Parts: sequence; C-alpha cells; structure tokens
Amino acid sequence: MKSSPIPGKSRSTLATVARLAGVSQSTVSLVLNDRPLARNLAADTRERIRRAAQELRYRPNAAARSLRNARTQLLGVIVFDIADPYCTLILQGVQEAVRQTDLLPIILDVQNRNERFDRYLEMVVEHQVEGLIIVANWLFIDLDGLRRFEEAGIPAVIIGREFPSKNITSVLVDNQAGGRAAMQHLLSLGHTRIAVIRGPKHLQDSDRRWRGIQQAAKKAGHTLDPKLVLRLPESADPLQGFVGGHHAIAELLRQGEAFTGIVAFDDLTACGALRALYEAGIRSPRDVSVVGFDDIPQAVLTTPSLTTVAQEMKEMGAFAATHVLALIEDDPAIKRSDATIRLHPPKMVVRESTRAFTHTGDAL
Amino acid sequence: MKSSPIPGKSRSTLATVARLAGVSQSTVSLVLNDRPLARNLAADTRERIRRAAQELRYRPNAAARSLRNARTQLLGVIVFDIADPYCTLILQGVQEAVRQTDLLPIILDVQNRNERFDRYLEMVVEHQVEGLIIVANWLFIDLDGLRRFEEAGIPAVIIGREFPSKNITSVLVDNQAGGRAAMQHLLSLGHTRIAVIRGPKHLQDSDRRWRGIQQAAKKAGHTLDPKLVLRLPESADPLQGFVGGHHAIAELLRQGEAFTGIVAFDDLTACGALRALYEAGIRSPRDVSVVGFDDIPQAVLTTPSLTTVAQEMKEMGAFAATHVLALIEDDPAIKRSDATIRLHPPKMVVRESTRAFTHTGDAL
DNA sequence: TTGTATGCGTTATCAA
DNA sequence: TTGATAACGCATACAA
Repeated sequence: MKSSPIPGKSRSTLATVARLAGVSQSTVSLVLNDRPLARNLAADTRERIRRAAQELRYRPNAAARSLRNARTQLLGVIVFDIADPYCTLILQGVQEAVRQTDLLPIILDVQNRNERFDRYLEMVVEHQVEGLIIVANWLFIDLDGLRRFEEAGIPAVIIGREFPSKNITSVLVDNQAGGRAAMQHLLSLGHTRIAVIRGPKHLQDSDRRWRGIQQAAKKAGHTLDPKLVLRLPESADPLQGFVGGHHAIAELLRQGEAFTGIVAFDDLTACGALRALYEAGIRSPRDVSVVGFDDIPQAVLTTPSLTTVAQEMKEMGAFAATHVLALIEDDPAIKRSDATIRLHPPKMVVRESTRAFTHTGDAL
Repeated sequence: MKSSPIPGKSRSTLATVARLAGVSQSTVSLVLNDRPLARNLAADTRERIRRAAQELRYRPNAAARSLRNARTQLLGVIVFDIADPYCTLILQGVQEAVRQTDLLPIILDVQNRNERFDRYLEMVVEHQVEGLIIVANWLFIDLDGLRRFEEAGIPAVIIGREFPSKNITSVLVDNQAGGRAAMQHLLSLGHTRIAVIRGPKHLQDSDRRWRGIQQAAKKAGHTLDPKLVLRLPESADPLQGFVGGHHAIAELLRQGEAFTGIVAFDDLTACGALRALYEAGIRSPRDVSVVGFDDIPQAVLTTPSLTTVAQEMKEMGAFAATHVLALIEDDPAIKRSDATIRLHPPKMVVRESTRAFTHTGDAL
C-alpha cells in the first residue's frame, strides 16, 4: 500500500511519479503527454505510469512547462470595468472564439483605475501572455501605457477605442453611422422637436455620434435647436449615465422646452431620460420617443422597452479574438503591419420607446 | 550605440542584461529585485545595470520566477457567469480586498458550462494559484469537480452556494432570514393577499427563501393562499427570471386572482412582475406592492424603483477574499479545519415599489 | 564588492 | 523500448 498524498504537502512531480512507477522521468512525460514515441512503449508500462500519476494526483506544473516550451497558453483579457454590461457581451464573443483553442483567457479587471491598467499591462507581459485583448468601454483610462506595451511585440487588439498604431488593431462600432441612424429614425417618424443628450467631452464616442446626428439632420434639412442640445457631465462611472440623462431631461422639462423626441448618448442615459419623463407624467412613446445607443441587455427590460442603436458586441468580441488568434498563429493572411481601425456597422433596433409623431399624442 | 530590441524578437533575460552591463546574472538579479545585498554594490554598477535593463526592456519571466520561488502570486477567481450583475458586485468586493496584496486576481468565466468549470478547476491547479475564490451565482453547475479540487490543498472559498466541506468555506446570504424580511415587510404594510413567486426547484436558495416566507406568515398568523404561490421554471439563464416573473404574474392576472402584494424570488423576477402589472394597467405601488431579492444595480433604475432584500455582495466578496488571504498567509487565527458555512445577514431596502395597503388604491 | 554553481519541473535530444 | 542529460530563466547559497 502506497502512502496517499497529504493535502497541503508539496505536490507530486514527474520525478515522484517516475519513482512510484519504477521508470524514468522522461518516460512518464512521454506517456502523460501522449507523445507519438509513447506508442511503442509496453502497454503495461503505460498503464503503470497512468495509475501512478492518478494515485499521486499528479498535475503538471504550468510554470515549468511554459518555461520549457516557451508557450504559456495564456490569453490576456484586460477589461476597463467589468461591471459595465457593455463589456460583458464583448467578453462572451471573445470567449466564444477562444473556446476551440488551447488558450486560457484570463480576465483582468482594471476597475477604471489608471494605475491598475498600467500595472496589468506589465503583469501581462511578465506572464508572457500569447495575446492580449483590451476591452475599453469607458473613457478615462489613459492609453499611454499601451505605447510601452507595444514594444513587447505581443499580438493585441483593443475593442471600443481608437488607438492609432501599426501594431495594435482597434475594433469599435461606427459611432458616426450610429448617430446618423438614431437621428434618421426619429426624423423619419416625423419628429421635429428633437432633444439630443451628448456624451461627456472626454469620450471619443461623444463627438463621433454627435457628428452623425448633425449629418442626418443636415441631410434631412432639419435644424437642431441649440436649446435642445444637452451634455452629460464628465464622470468615471458608467452608471452615471442614468443620473445624467435623468437630470438633463428633468432640467429641460423644467425650462418648459417642447420636444417629442430624444436621442440619448447611450442606453443608460436613455433610461434616465425615460425616468424623468415618467416622473413628469409624460408617457413614452405616446408623448415622447426615445432612442438609446448600445443595446445593453437591460434595454429590453425597461418600460417601455428601448429603441436603440445596437452595437453587435458579441460579434465585435469574436472578431477581435479571431484576429488576435490569427496573429498568434502567425496566419500569413494577417500581417502585423495591417494593424488598423475596424469600424463595425451599428444596427437599428426598434422597440417600444419610439413611434410616429402625432399631434394627438403630443402633450408638450 | 547599442542595438535596440527588435519587437517580436525573443525577449531579453537576466543574462542579456548582465552581458550588456558587464556584470554577472546574479548581480543583476540582486539589483533589479532591490535585495539588501545590492546595497553594498558600487553605486555606478547599480546605475549601469538599471540602464541596461531599461534599454533592453527587460521584464522578468513570471514562469521562471515562480518555478524558482514556489510562489505564483496568482489568485484564481472562478465566476459561474460574469454576465450576471450579481457576480459583478461580488467581484468588486473581492478585488478591493486583494488590492493591497501582491496577488494578481485572474478571473475565469465558466459561462454556465459544467465542462468549463471542471476544466478551469484543473487549470487553476496546474497554474498553481495560491488561493481560489468561486463566485457561484446561478445553480446548474455541478460541484462534484470541487471535491477533487479539495485534494490539491489550495485555500478556497465559495460564495453564493453551500458546499459542505471541512476545507472550503461557503459564504452566502442568509436566504431564510431574507425570505422572512420580505414577507414581514409586506405584512407590516397591511397586505393580506400576497402572491409569492418561488425560485426554480434545483436552486438551493429557492427553498431557503420559501421557508423564511412561510415562517413570517405563520408568525403573523397569516395563511398563504396556494393559488397565489407560483414557481419559476428551471432554466440556465439568469435573465430568464424576468420572463418567468412576467409570465407568472400575467397568468395570475388572467385567472382573475386578487392580490396586492408580490414577493418575487429575485430582482429580475420582480422586474418581470412589474412589467406584467404595467401591461395590465395595474400601477405599482398604488395597486400592488412588489418586493425583490438581491438588490442588483438595476433595482434602482426600474419604474418604480424596487424595494428589495439586499445581499451585501461587496461585503461578502471582501469577506471571502480576506478569508482566503488569511488562509494563504497561514494566519494562526484561521484554522483550515474551521471551514464552514457563513451566512451573511440580508438587509431590507425600501424603495418605491411597496407601500401601505389601502382600500382606495386597491384596483383588484 | 562581485561571480559561480545549483536547482525549481518540464520536455526534447540523444544514447543505450 | 527506455534512460540520462541538458536547457528554459530566475534566485540563492556559497566562494572569491
């Protein structure tokens, strides 16, 4: 009877197993890794080794293995804020694409802290991840650290922000097209008094979407009333969008401005706007139509459910992952120097929060 | 002029740096790690080494280091479903507690797949994480793999499920107390026709909460009408709670049952219920009061905002992390054999979806 | 004040 | 058919 391993006692290694099985380390390694060479080993030797490994609860040591193989099988996934539902869907896409692979995606949550981002970038290099995906939802993270990271020559993609670089590809939604779509939607429904809640200044997306909105207005010969154009304050908390949207619309109502449509910066802002309307006794969509942006999972839970410009986040995540994987495999079809900005087309999702403008319903 | 490192070229090591600085490996190691011994090195030697490391963009190899040190500085965090907002808050608590440490929390998302859970458990052992935290929100994951994991002797805590074990501590909310609180709340508001939406059968939490509800009813001398007691169907998707809650209440209304209060299994269920009420033209809280469970971030975004039994998820996460950290440090105050079930007290959060029963408002 | 040698656990090459 | 040995990159005990 062999002694069973004591929990907490130092774990067993190839040597331990070899001793128990009465063979050498190398033989054990061959067998346990199913190398071709193991095929012409005596069947009972293999069996003996397998049983010994089992009995000793042998688990290979990843550190030793990757040191030797120069492969860690690690895929770094740095997320700016895991609490943001936006990230969550992207992660699903990423993981979907990575599933087939032998890569292990490890998620690092920056929690919107700059220092952490830089620290994690270093960590990820030290741990020799084979590729890196950055999910950059919310803005206030400074990307300078990425410049230094580039020198490590690790395949990387950033989702959600434009990072001009010839090594790192950026994947994000076409915000301008999205802005256009949102505005066109309301215009085509006959709305003329349309309020716009722009995003915070520091956010790239804010400008792009705003530009799209303006384009659509111009094309339709519509003039945006400056009094109806609002701005979300700066904030590091994505959930602030709700408060901001609420505040903006409540304010507008207090000023007695008349409007029948709202283009909100994002879905949370739209939720805040809906809430402000509700509190003022104004019904959506009967009195005011509201368009969001992103299509977060909750968009379908609101009352009324939200018409929104959807980002296909799963698809973007999957695309980014596939791209990194190809880079890792050194796929000849993908040159590193191809690195560029890929804009993903948005998709208009019409739900209950918008409807055609009618004089009857117009309470304002 | 020294040649600058070519990106993609094999990275520099201690040896490379040593060569460039004209010293030996060990000296470099001493300096770069700020060992006490480095203090009596010539100042310019240190400077030379530092510059060489900088120039070569030297980054220590984590695999080699942890092989040598027998410390990986990795903390595994396995999450059943990262898309569930419930997990997200727990993660914040965990990360908060780990921040001070030199541990790197790596998050692995099981995505509700059994195979993945087992696979990740193995991975986590192979990668020699120093501790493991499991965030088990939704039920259908089979914990058998954990039994095998226990043998690895790695400090571990599971949050959100009871896992009887003398090695692994379970941290979860006191569901029974929560059920009591919810029911008591409605009863104390004077409601007598109270509908209950129980959770899915396979979920531990369902029974516990139900028991609490019954206790509260009994204590108040209240009899639960079986016709008002519903059940959520089994499902692997936490978001299904919304659909389930909606369906349950819609059905109840169609049957013409009269009620003025709802105890929902969780917040999403409550949202679904609210939605069904809204669609039927029934106002909450005027006509029907609704209580949720969990206090997910969205609970404050609904219309009306949700009265709910809050789980202090951040706190639970922080507690669990602190516990694992103590185990890792081998804190004498914490014996491994102490492993047990820790029930965290819930907290009643009263918002807008409940109010005192009045005959005037009663539309049913 | 600095250098040499060794071993952590694996895998691969070569030899037997 | 199996075994000895070297090497991956790092940190340390020991030597000089």
